[in-house]
Amino acid sequence: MLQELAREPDDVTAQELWSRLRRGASTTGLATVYRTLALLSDAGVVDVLSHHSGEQCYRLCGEAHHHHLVCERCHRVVEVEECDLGGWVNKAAKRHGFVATEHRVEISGLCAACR
Amino acid sequence: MLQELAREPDDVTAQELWSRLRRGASTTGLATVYRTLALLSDAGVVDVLSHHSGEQCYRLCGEAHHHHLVCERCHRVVEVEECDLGGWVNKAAKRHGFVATEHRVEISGLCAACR
DNA sequence: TACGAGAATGGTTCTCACTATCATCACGAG
DNA sequence: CTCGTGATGATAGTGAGAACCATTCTCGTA
Repeated sequence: MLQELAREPDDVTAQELWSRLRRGASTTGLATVYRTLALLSDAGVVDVLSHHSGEQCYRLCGEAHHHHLVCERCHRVVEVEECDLGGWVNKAAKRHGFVATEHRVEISGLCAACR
Repeated sequence: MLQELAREPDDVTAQELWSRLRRGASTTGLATVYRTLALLSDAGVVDVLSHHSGEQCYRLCGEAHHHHLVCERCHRVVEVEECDLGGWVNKAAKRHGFVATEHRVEISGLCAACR
């Protein structure tokens, strides 16, 4: 399953991943795909993106803190490792009486190929 | 419908909004709620948050560019008007050959009451 | 090797958010 | 008044994801 995930550079839906596995030699059930994805997501090995409303996309990602850059046209996804937003986030949170514990940034735009 | 939306300081699901309307004197259909929410969302009057996986939340928001601060415990939502991330976003995008057209930031944490 | 408890798996069914469809209704022009 | 057009609400349909359960795998013990 991790092999199949690694074969996809961008993000996949659970259903898509499942049918790819079935097209291969695997007999994995859909339930197991969902269970495993949930496990991997808890473990921080895969990221869950919900940009397609109604369906979630999964992506094998580095475990370090990072954000995502998504191409509007071809849906290519790139990790942005450099995040020095901590200061800004904390300040913005503090200004409204919050204590920030997490932040997610999603940048959409056009990739080099689609530009 | 806008009245009912304005009555909710945080975010509501379409289903929740519909049942509130029906509990009142309205005879609005569920389809119309979805239709209207889609319209308002296109017009930029309401924001769509997808932090509850499987269901989308809607919120009456200012039309200016802003981000959201969500309380992990009580789900209170606050708008963050101040966003000077444009520079960082463009730089990060450029570094990966992208042209950024939009960015969304969601900060989760604990609000003053839940802290 | 044989056995058995408990965990993992896969098939199936179920739920429910959301969409499509369609008959009906309101309204405005002629 | 009448026809047409666009909006509305009820209902059925769709599809992602979760719940359930029987079966299979794993592994320690005898």
